[in-house]
Order: sequence, then C-alpha cells, then structure tokens
Amino acid sequence: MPDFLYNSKVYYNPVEFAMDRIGGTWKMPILWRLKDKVLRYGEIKRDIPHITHKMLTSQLRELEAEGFVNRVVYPVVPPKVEYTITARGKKAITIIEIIRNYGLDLMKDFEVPSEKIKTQKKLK
Amino acid sequence: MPDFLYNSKVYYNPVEFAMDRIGGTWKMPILWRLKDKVLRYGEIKRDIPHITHKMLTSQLRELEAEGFVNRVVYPVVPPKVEYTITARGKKAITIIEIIRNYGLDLMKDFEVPSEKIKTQKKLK
DNA sequence: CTGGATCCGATTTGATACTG
DNA sequence: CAGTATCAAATCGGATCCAG
Repeated sequence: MPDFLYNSKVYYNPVEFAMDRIGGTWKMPILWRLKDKVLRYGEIKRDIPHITHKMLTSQLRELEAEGFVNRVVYPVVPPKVEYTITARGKKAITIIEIIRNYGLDLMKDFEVPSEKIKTQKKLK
Repeated sequence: MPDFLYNSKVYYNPVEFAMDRIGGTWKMPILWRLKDKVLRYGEIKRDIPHITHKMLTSQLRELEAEGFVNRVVYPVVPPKVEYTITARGKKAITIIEIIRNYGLDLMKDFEVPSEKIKTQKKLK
C-alpha cells in the first residue's frame, strides 16, 4: 500500500487522493455546472440552492488552488467574478459523469423514489 | 436538480447518493481488498494498517446493510467471521478501478512523490 | 456582488475498556 | 477473534456580521 504525502497530508491510496481533490458534498456539483459554461459566483449559488455561502466560497477556493477552475475577477463595482473550468477540471468531468451514471444505476437498484420532494425548513 | 429521499436523508444528485454508499475514507479500500478473495475480519484489519477497529467494524456494517458485502459467521470459538463481496459490490469495483486510475493520473499531474514514507507515531 | 472572519453546535472519529 | 460501548478530541458546517 503506497503511502505518500501531499500538502503535509498522508494518503494511503490513489482513490483517497482523488477523492480529496474532487470529493466531498459540493465539488462535483460545482464542477458539473461549470462543465460547459462560464458562471458568476451568484449564478452558481443560485444553481445549487442548498449550498451555503461559506461552503461555496471555500470549495471554489480549493478547486482554484488545485487547478480545476479558473477565477476571473473584473475590477468593477459591484464586483464581478467569473469561474471557468480548466483542462484538469474537464478531465474530472469524465469521472464525474461515470460516477453519476453509477449513482443512477444504484438508485434504480435501491428503488429510490426519485420524485422531487418538498424539503422543509429545519425546526429551531 | 432532483432532490430525493433515502433512509430519511435528502440527496440532491446521483453523485452524492453514490458517494454516500461507497465513499468516505474506508469503504473503497475495504471493497478493493475483497475484490477477488474472501477475508476474515482480522485479515482486512492487518491489510489496512491505519484503520481503527471502530471504523472497520462500522464501515463493514454499513457495506453489509447495503448489500455490498456478505458477512459469514462461523459459530466456533474463537469466533471466525468471513467477508465476501456481493454482485452489487463487484459493480462498485469497476467504478473504484476507474477512480483509482484517475487518482494515479492526478498524482502524476500533481507530481506527487509516490515513494513510501515512514509514518511516525503521533506525539502525545 | 463577492468574500473573509468568527462563533458555535453537530457530526465524526480515535482511544480505551469490556465481553462471549 | 470479533465485536460493542463510552467518552473525549477533532473536524465540519451553518449562521451571522463586517467590508471593499
């Protein structure tokens, strides 16, 4: 089992390494949306209704730092920032598509009712 | 974006659903080891040195509950328990293999030094 | 509009002890 | 040998506030 280091973190296998780059709840959904279009921060935010401000910014920062997306700032007021996918990000899209299809398979397999449900606000 | 429910949890896309079944730090490494052989609890444990007892049991329980592995108990003392992969688990293997190869690609891309490193015990 | 920082609760995980 | 239970530590994520 090949242990290795990246950014001061120990990894035990390539799967773990890959999942740390594009895994988690939000990175794939974000990349997926940038697949074939340029989006502004607010557009991504609106497109993924359940993501919080904090998560969206932090995940975008990481994706940018690791070269999956580009961040283009227009020096205007109010600020305008566009996100585009990189070549590295496009490679990830291939994998995301495969996982996505696998997920759909699994859902059939598990007989998940895929009808849209009404989510209700969390009770305080 | 299709929201749906499974086991009282809300999912927002098929990727998230798939990753909840076979994602996390340990499930793929566990499945990977059962790919083509039957293993006892202790053998898996020894094969994945960094996993804790608690994580291995909990992850095995989940994989079993969702039909990715079978758990076979031999009523002997001391106890003997074998884990085998199911058809559903084998399907997952194809995906894991793809992610694994992608991870290897990424590592080259990031120029990760893949030489084995000595991990040192955490200081108390 | 975009984004950083802070506080704080929830969830996850590790260490340890105990059992048949 | 395999597994459960418990407690503490660490991590993660949401809500909120401030700023250019």
